[in-house]
Amino acid sequence: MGSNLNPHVSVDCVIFGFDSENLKVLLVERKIISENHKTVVLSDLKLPGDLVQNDENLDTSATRVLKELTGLDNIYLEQFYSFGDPQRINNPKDLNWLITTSNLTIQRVVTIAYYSLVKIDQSNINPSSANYNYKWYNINEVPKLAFDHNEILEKGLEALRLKIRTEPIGFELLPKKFTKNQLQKLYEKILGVELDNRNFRKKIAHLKYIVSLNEKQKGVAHKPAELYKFDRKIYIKNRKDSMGFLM
Amino acid sequence: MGSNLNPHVSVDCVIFGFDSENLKVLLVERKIISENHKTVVLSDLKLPGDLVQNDENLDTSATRVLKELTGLDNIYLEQFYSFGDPQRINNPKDLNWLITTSNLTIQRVVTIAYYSLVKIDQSNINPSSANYNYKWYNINEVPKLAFDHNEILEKGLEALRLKIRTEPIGFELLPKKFTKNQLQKLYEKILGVELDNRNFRKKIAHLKYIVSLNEKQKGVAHKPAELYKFDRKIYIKNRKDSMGFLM
DNA sequence: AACACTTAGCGTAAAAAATACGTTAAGTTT
DNA sequence: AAACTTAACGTATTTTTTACGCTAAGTGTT
Repeated sequence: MGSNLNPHVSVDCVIFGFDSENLKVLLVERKIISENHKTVVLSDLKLPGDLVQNDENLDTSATRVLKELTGLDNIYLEQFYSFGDPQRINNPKDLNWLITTSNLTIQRVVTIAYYSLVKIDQSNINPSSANYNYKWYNINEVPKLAFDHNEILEKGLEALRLKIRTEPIGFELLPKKFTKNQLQKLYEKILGVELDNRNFRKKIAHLKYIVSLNEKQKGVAHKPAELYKFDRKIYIKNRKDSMGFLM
Repeated sequence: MGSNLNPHVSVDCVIFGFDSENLKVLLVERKIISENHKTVVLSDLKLPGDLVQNDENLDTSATRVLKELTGLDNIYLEQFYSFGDPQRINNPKDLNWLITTSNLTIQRVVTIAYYSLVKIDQSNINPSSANYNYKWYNINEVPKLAFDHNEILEKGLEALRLKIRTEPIGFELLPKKFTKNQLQKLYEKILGVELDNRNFRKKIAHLKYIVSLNEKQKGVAHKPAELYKFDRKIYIKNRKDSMGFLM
C-alpha cells in the first residue's frame, strides 16, 4: 500500500485537421543536439503534450497545450483515454529525452489523452512562438512516434470515429463556409468509407442545422457549389436528428 | 515547469449489476471510528477503488480492485474517463479519510475511472474477505457519495449507455441463460426507455448470436419462457448486425 | 462560338427497417 | 373451471436506406 512513487501526470493531444483532401494530425518534432552542437542525437516526432501543473485541471492543461501550439482558444476538445503502462516511457530514447527536457528524474508518466478538432485555415500554426517545430501529417502517413504515441493516436482516431456518428462535430474541422461535397469528403476520410453522393445530400438535406448561406463558391474551374454553415443554435433546439449515417 | 508535486494516481470502478428488475451499482462503505471507539466520525459511501501501484498497469489495477471485491476474475471492464480536478479531494471529510486510511500525505489524486459489468448471481460478494462493507444500490437511489464519485458514476452510466447501443455487452449483466423479456427489461433499465415487446422480439430474432437453448424456465407461476444464451463466437464471425436499436 | 471537361445537384423505384397495434398460448393459483 | 400472468406470434403502414440515371452550371480549349 505504501510503495507508491507518485507517477507524473501529463496530457497528450491528438490534434486533427482537415485540408479538404486528407485527415491530418499535428505532430511536433523531438530533437536533441549533442553538447558540442555537432550531431543530432535524436530527431523524431511526438504528439504535443505537457506535464499537468499543480493547480491545473486536466482540461485546462490540454487547453494550455493547444493554445501554446496553435494560438487558438476555443478549440473542440475531448478527453478520450488514459495511458499508464509502467513501461511506456522506458525506451532509452524516450527516457533520455524526458530527462534532458524536463530536468526531472522521471520514473513513470501516466498520460491523459485528448483529441481536438482544428480548422486548419484558422490555426495560425506559428512556428515562431515556440522552440518547437511542428507540422501536419496525413493520418495514414504517420511514422513511428515517440513513447506509445502511435497507440494513442490510433485510439484517438477510434474515439473520433465513434463520436462523429452521433454528434455533429465534423464542422469543427471545416471552414465556416463549406460545401456539401466538402462535408461528404470529410466523413469519408474520417470513417474510411465511400458514400453515395446523392444519398448523402438527401440525408443532410433533412438536417435543419445545416443552413444555406445563399452564396456560391468563387474561383473554381467548374460549376460553383452552394455554401452552407453549421447553425449550433438550431442543433441545440432539436437534437433528435443526429448524424447517425451509415452503420 | 518544475512545480510539479506528482499527484497520486488511483483507479475507481463503477461496478454495474442487474437483478432482473433494476440496474444496480456496487458501493463500499467508508467509515472512521474515533480513537476511543465511541463515536462514528464518518460513515458514507464511495465507489470501490485504490491507488495504482508502481509496477501496475491501469487495467491491472482495476482488475485487482474487482477481484478483491467480488472474487471474480474475468469481469468485463472498460476505462471511460479520468478525473483530476486539483480540488476533488479537498473536502475536509475526504482529506481526513484519505490520510487516515493511506498513511500518506496526499495533495492530489488523479483517478482513472472504469466501469464493469457483473453477473449479480455469480459475484460471491463475500463481505468476509475484506474489512469493507459493500452493497448493491439501485442506480436511481444512490445517495451523495464521497469525493466526486457521483459525477464519476454519472459519467460511467453515460459511457455504458453509449456502448450498449453498438456492442452486445448487455449479456455480461444477465445470467448465462436468460429470456428475451429479461434482455428487454435490461435494455429498458439501462437506456431509460420503454420498448415495444413485439418489436423488440422481432429485432433480436435477427441477431444470430442470440441462440435458443431449447429449454424452458422452471418454477414460474405463468407460462415459462424459452431460454437463450449469447454466443460470442457467432458474434465475432459476423459483427455487422450490431445491436443499434432505437436512436 | 462550339465543345470538352469538371464538379454540382435533382429524382425515382425498390428494398429494408422501424413503428403501431391485436390476438392467442401455456402455464399457475383460486 | 375460471381468473390471472407472462410468453409469443402476426400483419399493415410508415419511414429510412439503398441503388441507380440524368441534367445543370461553370471554366478552359480549339
